[in-house]
Amino acid sequence: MAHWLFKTEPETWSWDMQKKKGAKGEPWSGVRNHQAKRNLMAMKKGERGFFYHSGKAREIVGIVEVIGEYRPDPSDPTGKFGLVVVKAVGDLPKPVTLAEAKTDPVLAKMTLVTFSRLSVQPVTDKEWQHICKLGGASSRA
DNA sequence: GCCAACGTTGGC
DNA sequence: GCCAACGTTGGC
Repeated sequence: MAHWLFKTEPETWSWDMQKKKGAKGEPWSGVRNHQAKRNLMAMKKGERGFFYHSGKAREIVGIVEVIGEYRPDPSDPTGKFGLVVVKAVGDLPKPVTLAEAKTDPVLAKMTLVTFSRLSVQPVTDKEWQHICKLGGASSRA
């Protein structure tokens, strides 16, 4: 099962806001980058991803699950881009920071470090397990 | 607040 | 189809 990472400015869409949506989840809209779009299209229902705060916080704060697969994004006037629906499934009791990832040999090569501008990224199994462990979360699914 | 990296746009 | 100019993102 593939894993992912969703990047967001907490001022725009924060982990708290995502959690308040509960089991209903929220469409991950506004992606306007083709590589990010490809990642969205590859997502399957039930797959999980990290929730990352960019900007001031710069840390992975939680885990989300894909509950709705790729569909057109109504907020895109060109109709080229789409979205998936994600719901919060749990906190990372101990958030993993970008600074930490940079100095960690297992995480130093992850997309978050090497290509920070990509807003929706793949995460390898190895990285997934490692971050879950560092963050004090279960790595299930 | 600055700057590097990247994507997009538009003139030719 | 190329490339310079510009806008945006995001780390520092």
